[in-house]
Amino acid sequence: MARVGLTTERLTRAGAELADEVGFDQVTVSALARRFDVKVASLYSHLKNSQDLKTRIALLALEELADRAADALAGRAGKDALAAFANVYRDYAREHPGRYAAAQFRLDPQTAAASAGGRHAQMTRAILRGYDLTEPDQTHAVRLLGSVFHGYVSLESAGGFSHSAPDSQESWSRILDALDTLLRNWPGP
Amino acid sequence: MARVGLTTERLTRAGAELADEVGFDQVTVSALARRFDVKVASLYSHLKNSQDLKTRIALLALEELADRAADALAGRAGKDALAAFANVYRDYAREHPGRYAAAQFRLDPQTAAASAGGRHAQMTRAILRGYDLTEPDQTHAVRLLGSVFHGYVSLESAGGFSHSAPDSQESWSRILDALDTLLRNWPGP
DNA sequence: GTAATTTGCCTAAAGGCATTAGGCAGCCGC
DNA sequence: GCGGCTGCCTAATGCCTTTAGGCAAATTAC
Repeated sequence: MARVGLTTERLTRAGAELADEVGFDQVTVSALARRFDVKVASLYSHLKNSQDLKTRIALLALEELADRAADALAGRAGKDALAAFANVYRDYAREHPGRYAAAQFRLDPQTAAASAGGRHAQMTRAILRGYDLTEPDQTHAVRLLGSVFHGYVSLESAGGFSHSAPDSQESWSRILDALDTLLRNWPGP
Repeated sequence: MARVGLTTERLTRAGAELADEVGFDQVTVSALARRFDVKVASLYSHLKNSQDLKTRIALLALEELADRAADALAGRAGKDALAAFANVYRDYAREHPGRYAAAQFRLDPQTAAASAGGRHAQMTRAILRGYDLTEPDQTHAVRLLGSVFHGYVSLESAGGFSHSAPDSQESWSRILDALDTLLRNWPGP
């Protein structure tokens, strides 16, 4: 019985690819075993269970996303940073729909705390350094930005903005303009 | 063999309740059969298959949501309308998390076109009548509002804003203020 | 009021995914 | 080259989906 060289690492990466190909919720231990041409039970030496697999894919996606965002943010500030950051999310979701869906996977608090989720929040806050916001407005703005980015990307990927004018790209640009304006003129209480 | 009186209607409604109790993706033909104390196969006279069930729950949720929104909008304009509309989404998602998740279920284009989805878009546009926007800015704004509402509600229900100050309710109010400000000062190209 | 028909729920069966237990063979250190 | 660890296997169970075919209850027809 030839040994294929399964590892948790390789399984996670393959799982992420699988997610991009067939959708995150179609990612299954069985499908993954098929992809390695190996019996299903063999995976259970490397994965606790199906949820473990999904969690690992989610963590991978969060890391990748955070890395890309950190890259994009380097050397930028203000609207430039805002747009770069936003585009990272949108582009990632378009390139890797399955991974993006994975990044939304509900993690238990323990795992979430140890994930790259914190980096995302930190980076969003960093963007706001280019604007003149103090607490608690900064937190409100962080939540707004998170909502817009996630909301837009998820509606877009659900096909919400296709087949209707104007172009989604156009709306995206104008929405980033609008957010920039809003952050520069954040209304007081 | 006593007849229980299954109908597609009743199954759909029970499915929606089940979704709220255990989560939309835990809604299963088997669980529904259990709830009616009936054998699984019996449901297949009333439902084409599992996806059919989920689609029906999704359509139900979209209708309910549109009805509530229409109610909330009646007699309101401007920021008042904006806030009322937004609160409908947020409250619905909190009251009926399973149904709200169902409303996000990906429908095939045919079904989507026949759904209450169009009413939602129309109502969002109606809100913007209280602001001074013309095409294509109106469409950009519709997309922004959809993104914020959906994004915020979905992040909030994923637990994103709990366990951290300030209160989510506070952020929500301030974000609605900010959107109102933005719509009244929408930046030109 | 009963016969005929429709139809609702059933039993049976096959196929898929998740998960666990226990076995054998390949690779490692010696 | 021998013993042990570890990786992948077979086997088995349980739950979910879906289809085919049957019987009895409700409905209609007389």
